[in-house]
Amino acid sequence: MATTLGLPISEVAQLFDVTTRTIRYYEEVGLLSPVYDESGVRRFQKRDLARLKLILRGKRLGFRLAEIREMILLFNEDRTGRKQLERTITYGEQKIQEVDERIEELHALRHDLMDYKEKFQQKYRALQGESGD
Amino acid sequence: MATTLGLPISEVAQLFDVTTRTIRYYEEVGLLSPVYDESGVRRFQKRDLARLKLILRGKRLGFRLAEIREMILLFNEDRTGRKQLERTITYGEQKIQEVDERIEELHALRHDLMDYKEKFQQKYRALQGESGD
DNA sequence: ATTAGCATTAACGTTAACGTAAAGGGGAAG
DNA sequence: CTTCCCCTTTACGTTAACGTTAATGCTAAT
Repeated sequence: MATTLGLPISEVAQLFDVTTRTIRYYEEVGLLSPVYDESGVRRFQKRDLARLKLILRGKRLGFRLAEIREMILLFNEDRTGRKQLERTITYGEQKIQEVDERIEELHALRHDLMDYKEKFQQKYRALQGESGD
Repeated sequence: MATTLGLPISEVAQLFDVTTRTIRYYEEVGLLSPVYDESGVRRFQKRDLARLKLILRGKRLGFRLAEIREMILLFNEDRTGRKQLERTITYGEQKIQEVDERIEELHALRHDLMDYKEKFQQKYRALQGESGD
């Protein structure tokens, strides 16, 4: 059984609905590191795809690439030594907490929007009562 | 009782921990519209401050100014006519749903991070068992 | 052999969201 | 009057995240 070489860039682009330029850029800044076949063509394997998925999720959430890289590299580097490991985990927990705070802020924003909407609906009901009666 | 003129830009900047340039820029792109006193100085009143607060919340959440403007203008324009009002409310509900989706994606990201962390902790425990025993 | 299609790198262009002078007005203090 | 400080507008500079040629290469089909 031949181990699959991985998808070429165009198929990955189609799969995730991004341009090839975007994918190359992510590699350029060290977010992706696909293997190259003997004729110099990028081959994306499962772990590359999983990582890209995470990157795009982060992007949709408005994280900058630098922040996303932090998250990815965090648990991926070959850190050695107990202190390093402990620090990594602590830092990771902090990142997770930041995500939690972000979730709370989103709830606050949701609340604001609901408020605006309610007030707006009152104006609407006023109009309804005025001539719809 | 003299109605307060509103805060000058420097105090607003201090209050929200942003630069005056940022505030002026928000005005430049139509997100803020403070009044000007007789000597041409911007005066920010309560509604301006509330709006700025919402803008900055949106920014922290990674929304672009264009998206934030959409949200703000949504329920603030003087729309008239039932159809317009209905459309505004429908659109607002859609925005709220987008926020909900975003919350879900954040939960997914949180899950991913937790996964990475768990796997990392296993490596850590392996090291502990190796020499800490 | 040439065309077609997808790949590569290199490099310049673009937009958003400000940063950073530069040049000047208004008023309070010395 | 001059200095100081905060305000103003105008305008050029900067960074991130790509978009967009341009020039070239490999491989399969005509």
